[in-house]
Amino acid sequence: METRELRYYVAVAEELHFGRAAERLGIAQPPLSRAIQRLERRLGVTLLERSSRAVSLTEAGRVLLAEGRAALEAVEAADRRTRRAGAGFVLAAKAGASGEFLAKLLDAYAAEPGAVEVEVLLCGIAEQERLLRDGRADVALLHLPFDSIVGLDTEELRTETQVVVLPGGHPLSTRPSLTLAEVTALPGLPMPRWPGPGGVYPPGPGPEVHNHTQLLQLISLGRAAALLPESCRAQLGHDLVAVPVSDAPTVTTVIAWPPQSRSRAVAGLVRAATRL
Amino acid sequence: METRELRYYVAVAEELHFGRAAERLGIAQPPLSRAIQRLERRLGVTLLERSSRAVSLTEAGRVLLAEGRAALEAVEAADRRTRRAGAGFVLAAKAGASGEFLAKLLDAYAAEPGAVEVEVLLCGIAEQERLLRDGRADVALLHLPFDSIVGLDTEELRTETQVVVLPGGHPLSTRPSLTLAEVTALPGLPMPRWPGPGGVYPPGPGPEVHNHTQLLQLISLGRAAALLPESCRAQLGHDLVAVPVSDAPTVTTVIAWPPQSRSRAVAGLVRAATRL
DNA sequence: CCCGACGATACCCGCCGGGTATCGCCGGCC
DNA sequence: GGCCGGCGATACCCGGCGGGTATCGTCGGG
Repeated sequence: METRELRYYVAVAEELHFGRAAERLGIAQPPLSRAIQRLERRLGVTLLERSSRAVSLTEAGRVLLAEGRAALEAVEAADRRTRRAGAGFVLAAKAGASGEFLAKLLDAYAAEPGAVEVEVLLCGIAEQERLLRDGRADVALLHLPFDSIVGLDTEELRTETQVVVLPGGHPLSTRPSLTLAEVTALPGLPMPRWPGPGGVYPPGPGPEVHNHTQLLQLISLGRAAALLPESCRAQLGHDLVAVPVSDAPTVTTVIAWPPQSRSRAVAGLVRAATRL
Repeated sequence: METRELRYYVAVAEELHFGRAAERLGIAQPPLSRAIQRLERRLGVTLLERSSRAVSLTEAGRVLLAEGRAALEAVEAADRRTRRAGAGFVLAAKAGASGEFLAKLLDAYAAEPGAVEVEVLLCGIAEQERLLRDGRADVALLHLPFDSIVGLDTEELRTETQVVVLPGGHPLSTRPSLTLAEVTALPGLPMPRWPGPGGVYPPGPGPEVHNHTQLLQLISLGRAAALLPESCRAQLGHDLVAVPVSDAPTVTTVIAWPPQSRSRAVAGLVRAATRL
């Protein structure tokens, strides 16, 4: 199976329409039809059910869509990582999270013998897994239990407690400590929803957020409150207050990388990180 | 990057010899040289250092070898899993391990509504990870802490203590219990060596084994002793004795599957397994 | 009942993957 | 030191496959 065939199939399976898929791929429709037919013939299974009005996936088609996407990501990762081989590597971190910690980590690594250039890729929440899988990043800082580490090698770096961030004048903002029960039931201050694995938002009340700036601004505006690791205190303006939450689960920062890419450079960064 | 190019490159990078690589690929040498040149040109990096006597990998070449192997495995997995879509799935288990447990699991799954055919692939030790990665298996029974679960989704099934298996007449075979210290220092009965992740054997004394039959026979012959999960008792002949080891680490059986293949069938098996 | 949307088919062209023959380079051996 | 042999690169040729345009066959809907 060639990657071109996979790309073609994934396009058709996503669009469920040969014409649109061909347009997306920048080719005409007939060669696309032929390519899919040949793919089906070679695999010995039917992938798509075509009526003259609609296209739908068979069971085999669903399997190939999932597996094919993963395979294409692996190929893209090989491509990107090879292109930048030797020219340093890319570290993905959530914009706004672990700011100080990240600075210390980069300093520590820079002091290592043989350190190469590190490009820091600040991304939204829940994007890191995909960045690592498709090769746009080589190593990432993740936070348990929020991020999924399935499919990655990891090393734990530090664990911290959580605080609730409230607008300055809020009645509870002067309390020395709160409980989860008090925090989740705040009248008029819903907890925002973060994207889960795959980038989909869970249903429920509360605004959808995808980065920290956005979140902090919503809190300033008095439209949300949020549970965050205590290290976020360093970034809070004077109009926000952090109150410890005694029974909130702890957050663990981990450094993660794809298991097959044991490059010298990434190993050095991991070593520097675990020594912090 | 097309998979054919990746296959070609991996062959050359492994052989470090264009002629032999071409032979292995079943093509002539000139087209192979051209393909690698074109790959290097398109990637914009040199992968191989050629002198007229030897071929060696550059840093980029090492990266592409590792990433390319992973990508090829993902493509092969997509191929195999698509071909057998709908026709059941494959469960990989170590030959000789978890015998009874496996039988119960298969029975429980067969009773599920919508159960499909399960092919059981009995393999050697440390082969399962690769079987899952390249698509020859869809789901596997692994044993912590021996097997690596990096890159897999898992669910814990049961935890058991370990026993030491000794030849029948051995002086220690009548003891009610032993300690790790006593077991590792058995005179004349070395612990065998198992392949670690990647199928390589750690250095040291003791015979190399890669399946349970072989191991049990070695013990019968009085040439080895082994630490095994207590459930192995069911398979011991009368010439072998199992003695509990009080301070040995416990073994956890887990069911594992590649994260992207959340097929209905595998989900059913996992559900049946966790209910056991 | 006809139209229009959509996938399949027919047919053509140019490039690329593969083959054979040969070159150029270099290390080793007589 | 010159010849040989091993090895990758180059030159050149062919066939098939990827891609394009034109058109057909089949439905569902107005």
